[in-house]
Amino acid sequence: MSVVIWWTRRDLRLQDNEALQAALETGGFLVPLFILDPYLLRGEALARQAFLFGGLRELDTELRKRGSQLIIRSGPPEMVLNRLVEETGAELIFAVHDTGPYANRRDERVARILPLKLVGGITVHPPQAIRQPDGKPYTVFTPFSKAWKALPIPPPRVDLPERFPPLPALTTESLPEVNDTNGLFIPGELSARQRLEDFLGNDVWMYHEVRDRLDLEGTSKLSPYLRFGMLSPRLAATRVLELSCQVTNPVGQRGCETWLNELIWRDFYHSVLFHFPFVVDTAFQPMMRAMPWRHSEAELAAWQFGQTGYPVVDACMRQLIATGWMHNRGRMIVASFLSKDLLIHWREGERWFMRHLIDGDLASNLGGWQWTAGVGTDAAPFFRIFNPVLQGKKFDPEGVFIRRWLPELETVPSDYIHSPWLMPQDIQRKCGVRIGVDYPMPMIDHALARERALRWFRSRAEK
DNA sequence: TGGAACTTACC
DNA sequence: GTAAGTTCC
Repeated sequence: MSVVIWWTRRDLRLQDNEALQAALETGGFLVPLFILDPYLLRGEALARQAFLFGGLRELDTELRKRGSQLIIRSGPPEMVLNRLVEETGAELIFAVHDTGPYANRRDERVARILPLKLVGGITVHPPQAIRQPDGKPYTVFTPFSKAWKALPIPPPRVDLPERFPPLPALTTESLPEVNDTNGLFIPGELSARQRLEDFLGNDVWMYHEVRDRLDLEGTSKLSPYLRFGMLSPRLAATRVLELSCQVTNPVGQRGCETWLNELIWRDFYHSVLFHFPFVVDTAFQPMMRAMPWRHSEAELAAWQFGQTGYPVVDACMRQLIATGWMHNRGRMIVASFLSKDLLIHWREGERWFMRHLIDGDLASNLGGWQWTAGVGTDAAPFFRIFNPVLQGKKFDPEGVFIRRWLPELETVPSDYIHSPWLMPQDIQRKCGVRIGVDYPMPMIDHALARERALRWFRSRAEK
């Protein structure tokens, strides 16, 4: 009987998994493999690593229930695979096609020496499948999404054999111990599908209305699962499309459409990364590559640790450090503050996000940061500058979210919660919060910062 | 997926 | 005086 390897990377699930399906269809011995790649684990993204390792444990459990097991090996992938092929005599290696430049170089190296078969993709539609009529990839979201919607989505494969083919006797390594910092996300395919069903059963109905609210639980919180493929994006898209066909009320309909759009944004940024891998190193817009971004360790640190003096910015940044997650609206607000108010290079923010986010995904993170900084695809005009006070008032009207993450502002009246520096002395005394002592003064005047950013970007755009 | 400044409609 | 719409950055 032949042996095949299912090399799982960003597809940590059994259901609707094209690589696993293809491997199973060969009918041979199946070796489910995950490689601890020292290059990918070199960073400090401990929350994300903890989530990954949790997901691997769950995948192993699920495989064992079916008479198989996840084999863990560490080392450079081509060496690990080469050795495993020698050990097992495997004839084929199946893996899901990735979009990042490192992943693609790695897979090319492997394919040169071993029979690697890449199938499917980590998006709903693979980036190769969506192109303009002239064959060029899209660089603007709206036409991309039109082309995306015109493509039929192959039905998800949720049929799984109860027993998997037997596994040859192999050694496996144990996973490194990483402190799991929080229980916000329970790793694994089962939690992912549970969360999807919960979301589609409740919150998606109000998604369009509530998703921007920082103080409410209106978002799907599925991003960490999509990041590691614990949830099949194709399954998610199919389910929400089915649902939107059944929904009759316009609000629910709108919610489904808006959430589907978020899945399309994810596909879009993966497509951008796949077709323009240089966005890892530099701005998509050539004109924006030589910007004289400001350098300030102190200002960067104030932003990183939530000490800017703008409550909505600080609350978001502290939520990120404490939980490894940040609301999407918050990501835009803090990204605008770093790149527009402080004029600090978007890359600093992009790195900080990658270091802390459980859902940290290269494609989406680069896309989001370059969009906010106004240097990416999708002509994001440089004058789009978020006002942290207005954004706070609009999306956290009573300051509930702010008080949750900034306990030092707990007693500040709602009238001043978004701009506490305006609190008169007698009110500061009354609520026991001294601005400039218990909570910082704003590190910069937003109105002045806005004017500075407009001048700065305008002069660049004219050149 | 912004918002400031300005105009207009209406009370 | 203010909500709603428009223009410009």
